[in-house]
Amino acid sequence: MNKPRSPSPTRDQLRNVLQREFFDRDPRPVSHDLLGKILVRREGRKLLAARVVEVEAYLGADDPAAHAAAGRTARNAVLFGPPGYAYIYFIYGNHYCLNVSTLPDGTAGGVLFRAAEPLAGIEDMALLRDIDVASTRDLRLLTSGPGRLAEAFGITRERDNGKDLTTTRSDLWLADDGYRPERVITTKRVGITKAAELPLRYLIAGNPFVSGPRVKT
DNA sequence: AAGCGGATCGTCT
DNA sequence: GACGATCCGCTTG
Repeated sequence: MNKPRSPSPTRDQLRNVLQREFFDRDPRPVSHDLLGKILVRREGRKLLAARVVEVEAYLGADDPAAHAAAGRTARNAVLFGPPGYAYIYFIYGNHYCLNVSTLPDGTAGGVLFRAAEPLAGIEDMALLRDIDVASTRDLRLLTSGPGRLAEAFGITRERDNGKDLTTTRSDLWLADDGYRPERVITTKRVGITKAAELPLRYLIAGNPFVSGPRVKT
């Protein structure tokens, strides 16, 4: 089940990167507008691509759940830097998670990528995830969930933290192929204990690649 | 279908 | 020394 359902982007569209100004805003509108955009990874000559269907906004000092809440440290420095850069953290001894910095240099904020719909390079994602995609036939196992998404794109802190996501000169960026989701929903964020009630999780209504329990539509 | 616990380690107290 | 922006497998219903 779950073959790609949204439009297939052209190679040119995969290179139509989101500019830095896109990220130079509050993480909440950035989160909303990131839904439907495409995460692209260059692996040698190939491109991996997946449409973003679920994200979470993390604010600054006034958001107890944010890594930036306790101030700047060596780990979270990217969140305090200029917008449009990759912040990668390692969690639970097992998983990497991808964020993009928002707001201008000196002001912390970011967006966590939680799930995406595979569009291109699916076989390579399955290899990176160590999954036999032919036998499972469920593409959600590739990129539904922040740890899975990072693994499917070969994302690690060592390789990608601090990388500029607004240029194809990087091997990781965000592209706009003109697709716009029909309906966006906000819910509580997942997997946190502090400020757990804030509606800062954004998802595309009805999209099967959204992680976690099904949301009413 | 939903709930539980183990794995595993970087980061900060 | 404790904990976490998670995933997976196992158990129960």
